[in-house]
Amino acid sequence: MSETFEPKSEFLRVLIERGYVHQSSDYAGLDEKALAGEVVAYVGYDCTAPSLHVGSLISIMMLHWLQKSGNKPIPLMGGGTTRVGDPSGRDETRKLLTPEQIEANKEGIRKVFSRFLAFGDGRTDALMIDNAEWLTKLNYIDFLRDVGRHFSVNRMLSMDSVRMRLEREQELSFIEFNYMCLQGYDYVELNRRYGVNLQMGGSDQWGNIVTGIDLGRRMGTPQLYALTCPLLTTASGAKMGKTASGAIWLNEDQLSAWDYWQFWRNTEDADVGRFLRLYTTLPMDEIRRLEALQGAEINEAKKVLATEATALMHGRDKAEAAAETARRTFEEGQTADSLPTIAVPAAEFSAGLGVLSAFVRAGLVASTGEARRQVKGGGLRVNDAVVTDERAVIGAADLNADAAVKLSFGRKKHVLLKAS
RNA sequence: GGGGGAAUGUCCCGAGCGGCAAAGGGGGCGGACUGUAAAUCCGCUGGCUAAGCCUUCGCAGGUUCGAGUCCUGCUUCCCCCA
Repeated sequence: MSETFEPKSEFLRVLIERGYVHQSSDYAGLDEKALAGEVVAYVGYDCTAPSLHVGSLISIMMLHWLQKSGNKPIPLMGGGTTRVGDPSGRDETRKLLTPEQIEANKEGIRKVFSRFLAFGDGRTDALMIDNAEWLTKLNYIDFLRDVGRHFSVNRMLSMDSVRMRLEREQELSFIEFNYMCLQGYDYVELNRRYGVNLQMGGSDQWGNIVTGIDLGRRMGTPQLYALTCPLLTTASGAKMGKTASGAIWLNEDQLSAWDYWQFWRNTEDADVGRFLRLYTTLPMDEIRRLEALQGAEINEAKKVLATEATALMHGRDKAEAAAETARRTFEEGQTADSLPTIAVPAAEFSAGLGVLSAFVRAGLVASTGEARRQVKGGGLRVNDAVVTDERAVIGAADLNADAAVKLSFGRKKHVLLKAS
């Protein structure tokens, strides 16, 4: 669909070329607006966690490119909608968050955007809006009279998300049925208040976005547009950003720059090109060169990906530092003093610290039981020597010149215990 | 309103004659092989002061030497009839 379309605007050209585009309601119309620098676009974010994770990153990048090409981006905080709770995940009798929790989450989330967008009062400066601004004031009767009458249930029933549920005879709660009305209303309200004329989001949001456009037409807004991005999975089919050790959070207090760098460094071969396009701002010819690398050489491309992606999120300094720590740790096998470090009183070393509890202390394993099992599987190392005896003791003799011991869990996770 | 079913190891799915730390998957983690990749193979996947002890099968009681399993009440969810 988008392949046949030749965009004139920088905005659409970049987005299509880099793989952000899944579907649009009107490529040509949107292209005109973007060419004139008249696009004001928003993406909505729920405030269900204290930080966004990499799953949201693709849409943040879309806002970034939008602004770069001379248009205005608006990240919308779902302060109002989160109070209702998006039931999309279903079955998970989602407990409702308190307004205080939502407020705290919102603070955490908004920090991220300043790294990708320039805020201010200028024409293309980004605005941070919260839909609580209008949603919490809604009155049910008024809402039904002013907005509800424009929704066609016939049409809503024909939407994919709804129809699938009905055909499979799965539960579809009234509140869920209404969620798209609220989101549609957001779009109209954003248009009236801030001149928003484009909503972007994941392809699963298509129905909700189009509902908003439709509502706008009935309520007399100018023409609104939709643009969705593909829902990302890794080449082996895993959901983007969810790992066992938890989600890949964007905020540094949830996930360190080092771990963030490692996440990108461990990208599967097949994903490297795609990720370079989506998650870095490197020029396209550089990306084409990097993704053409074969075999082990593709590791070079992965390092670039990791450093560039981390630099966008946490700053170039921290990205370079992580790259350097990784180089020393993995390529030279030395102990880089910039590895995560935990302080332990010197007295404990002289008294002798049990290996099992040392690994628990370092946060590498969850319990001594797990440490015990890992010893059996040969997964623990102290100063690069495999631990074979679970009763071994770490003493002052194991400290290096810097008064630290290196504990390793598997090939990739290392922590320094430093005497203090 | 009436009738019938379901809830299991805090990641998910899911078996479980009254002796159970509880089958089997998936996912995850570790090992081997590699390139900090993928694929493949192997191991692990309640806690602890560890030949023992403690805590787990929706919640609260009860029967029993002994309860995930039987009984009673409650909660939540699903299905059918009205």
